[in-house]
Order: sequence, then structure tokens, then C-alpha cells
Amino acid sequence: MDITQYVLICKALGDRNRLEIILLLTKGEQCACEMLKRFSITQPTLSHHMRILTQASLVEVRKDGKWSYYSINCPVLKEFRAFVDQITCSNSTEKGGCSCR
Amino acid sequence: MDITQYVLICKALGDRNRLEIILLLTKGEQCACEMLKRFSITQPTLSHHMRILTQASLVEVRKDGKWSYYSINCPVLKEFRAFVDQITCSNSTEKGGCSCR
DNA sequence: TTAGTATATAGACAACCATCAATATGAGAG
DNA sequence: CTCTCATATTGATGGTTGTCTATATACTAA
Repeated sequence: MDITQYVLICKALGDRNRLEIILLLTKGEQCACEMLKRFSITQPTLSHHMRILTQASLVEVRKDGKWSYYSINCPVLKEFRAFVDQITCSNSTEKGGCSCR
Repeated sequence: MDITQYVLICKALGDRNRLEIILLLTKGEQCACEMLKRFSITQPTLSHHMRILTQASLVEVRKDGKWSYYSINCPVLKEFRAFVDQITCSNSTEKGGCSCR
């Protein structure tokens, strides 16, 4: 994954509704219709947000009949976590590494 | 830190120039005038980006004469890393926890 | 096929954003 | 004080974004 992808992911997470959606998905796969009940947005707006999240590869869809089930794309998230984890200050101690860790 | 702050941080990181600035600061404190040489943006634009990064508490400024030195606000970043780290899918194995980890 | 339900798409709009040129501020140096 | 250099602020502009209403698509059940 390159920096462009990370920018896309950060941008996707840079909206309160979308960040809350991701946190909800942390609890497991969710049906769009169920998610809709939890947020004060209209159905098209939710659809829009899910599109941005899936286009950022953060979220995957599973279609079952007329329902759409969304879940976190764990490999991508794993890589993103690793990326964020590597961002540190460099107030290093003698042995190297950030002392704030 | 609450979710509003995390949204602000994600938004701040959701721009290519700003994400690259953060990655640069990973190597240590940087003078604005030095950073300016590394990016294809004008001085006011850099100043604008630094403002967004500092307002998100991601970055701190140290003034020395006419120079401004920017560095990563490590405690905030640490908390942000912990926040991101807690975002996982819930494809749990029997013992619990995400198998993708 | 018809009706109902779940989701996606289209189009519109106000708010926001990244960027720049121009200007202001502020801090040495002479 | 005046000049210069580093940085911040202002104001403008084109592009992007979050949201809505209206409509289309797609699936299921009767």
C-alpha cells in the first residue's frame, strides 16, 4: 500500500459519521438497514458514506437478497494500523526509539 | 481524548501534503523554512497546513527568533495510535480476538 | 405481475478546503 | 531606524464534500 491509499483512508475516517460507522463495524458485520437506525442521516447519505469507506478499501460488502452487509476489511486495516504505528516523534533515548512509547 | 478529536486528527492526515509533513517530522523537529524546500507549495500554503496540524494537536511549534520549528506532539500521537489500534474486525476465533491480527 | 422493501444513483445546494498572490507582522542585523 | 528575512494573515477562487429530495434498481412475497 502506498501513501495515496493511506491518505484516502485517513480522509475516509475524517468524518464523524464514518468514524462512528467504523467503530460500529468493530463489533462485527452490520446490515445497512440496521446501521441506518443508529445514525441521524438519510438512507442515501448512509449509502454515500459506505461507498467512500468501501472505495478506501476499509470496508467490504456482502449482498444477501435485498440486504447489504458491511464489514471491516481486516487486512487493509491491519496494514493501516502498522502504518500509523510507525509514525512517532524521534525523541530517542540513547538506545534509539521514541521515549514516548 | 474524544471522538471529535480523533475525527480532527484523521481529517488533518487526510491530505497528501500534510501526511508527508507528518512523516517528515517523524525524523525529528523541522524548521518551516527547510520544510518549504521539500514541498511544491507556497509559503502561505505550508503555513496553512501547519496551522491545521497544530490545531489538531498533532504538531507543536517552538519559536526561536524568526524561525519556527515544528515537531510531533508525541503524547497525542500515542493516544491516536492506541485508538487506531483498537479498531479491528471481529472475526474472532474461539478464544476471542481478531484472527487477522 | 403487482406491491413492498432495501439499497443505489442522480441532481442540487450550501459549506468547506487547498491553493495562490498580496500584504502584514515580527525579529535580528547594520 | 531601516532593511531583510521568516512566518502569518487576508482575500479570492476553483474544486470538493456532506447532505437532502426524488428517482431508479433490485430482490421477495403474494
